[in-house]
Amino acid sequence: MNSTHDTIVTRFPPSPTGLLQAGNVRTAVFNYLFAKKHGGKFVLRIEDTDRERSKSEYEQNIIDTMKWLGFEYDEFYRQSEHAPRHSEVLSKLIEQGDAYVSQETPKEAGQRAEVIRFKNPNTAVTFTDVIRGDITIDTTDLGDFVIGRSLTEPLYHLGVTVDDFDEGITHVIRGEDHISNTPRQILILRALGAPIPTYAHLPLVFGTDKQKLSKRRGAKAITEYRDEGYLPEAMINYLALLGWHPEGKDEGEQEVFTVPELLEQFTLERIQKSSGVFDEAKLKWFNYEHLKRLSDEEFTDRITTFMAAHGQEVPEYMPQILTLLRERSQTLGEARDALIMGEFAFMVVTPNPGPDLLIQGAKADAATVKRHLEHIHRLLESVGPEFTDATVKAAIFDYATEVGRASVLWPLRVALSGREKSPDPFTLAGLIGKEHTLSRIVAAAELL
RNA sequence: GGCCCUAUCGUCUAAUGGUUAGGACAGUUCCCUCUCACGGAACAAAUCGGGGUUCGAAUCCCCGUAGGGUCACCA
Repeated sequence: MNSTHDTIVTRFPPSPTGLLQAGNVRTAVFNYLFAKKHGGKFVLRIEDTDRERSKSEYEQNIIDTMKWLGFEYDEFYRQSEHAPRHSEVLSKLIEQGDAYVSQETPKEAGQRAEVIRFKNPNTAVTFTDVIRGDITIDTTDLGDFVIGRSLTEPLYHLGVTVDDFDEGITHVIRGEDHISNTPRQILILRALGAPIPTYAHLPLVFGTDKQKLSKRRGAKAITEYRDEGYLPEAMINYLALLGWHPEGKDEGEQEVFTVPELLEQFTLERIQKSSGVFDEAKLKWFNYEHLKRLSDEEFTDRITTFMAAHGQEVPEYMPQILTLLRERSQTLGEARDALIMGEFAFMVVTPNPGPDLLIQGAKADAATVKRHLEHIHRLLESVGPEFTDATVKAAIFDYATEVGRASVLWPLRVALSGREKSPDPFTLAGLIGKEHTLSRIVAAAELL
């Protein structure tokens, strides 16, 4: 048994300089899963030491995203609030002789004439990456890198390092783009006498252009998916499987996982080494799968909340068309669109189809269609009080088959729905009832 | 360019030296059907190249090649 006595502590440290996108969030997913799987702590740290680029709206976006995903963090830090501690460490490193104040000739506007550089011992640093194995990088060509603009303005490497140490981070799970930063951070950690955490460098998430996902190249904010009606559980599921996969079984292996199931199966060792492309089509499929698994009550709850967030209300007839709606929507946004764009307007609005539409798919002339409509009107009049899709079908299907289904069912369906595309006429009739069904057939016949 | 990482269907992936290289998404076709959607079935589609090691390599080693990352007083 790998019984580590220390509690596992992971962290997700985004900088509030842009909206969170899939790449960032997948890092959060892995950090969250790993920490929670082992009963450890998940720390959210806002890396806002760059005062120029950090914006509070982006910090809010980070918090909103975590909330939507249901990722509760055990600790929350804002790096800028650790400024005194960072200054203290900077001074200490200078005292120790591990850093020094360097006189510079500014090359760009805004650069300081005096910065703090780390005194690079110029050695090869080797660390073990859980995903990739041992990685050795010679730090000589890194030179004495800058760790502070001044005593009170720490830079990235100093900030992460000190904070990881102070917060007791045991596992640093981050993007592959940080591999080259790792030796520098290990050097600082050593100078501090701090323990070296376990590293796991994730493969990157690419866009369809096979380049690292970035806002600049059109990566969508994760909150946009929320606003389009994706489910957080689908997003987590998809992201978890982008670069990770449970041990393979032969046939029909599972792909749809709930968070508890992911927690059960997740291991850092099975994370992929190579980068993956973010595929919205597959995300959508996961969303549909998770949507299907919701009970009618839950679904109703979600769509109601979703629409309310957009200032909309679900129509009162929704319970009657729920099954129809659910099989026709892959996202809550699509369901919402169907509800407000008129696809189900036949429930309450008398349709007004044009004569052309009435015979468009009937493969018959107007006179024939009119005759059929009049005939099924008579057939339906004799259907008893039990007016359902089944009894309606029983009443007219034989006739329709006899004279050609298209010439009967198409016009009937259009008469009831007013639309080129809609559910089948039996379902429609059952939904709106005998009275409306008959009157709409009469109205349609009169148009021909 | 230096350094580092990586390489299985279009995409996400399975396989831990022995399989007709499996699954999923997307695609195509068919069935169900008056339309749309749902559902069902089928088809197509891959081990980057070259050398080794081995009875046997997608798997291990080497060399290429390709892609990516990184080389800030951003994080």
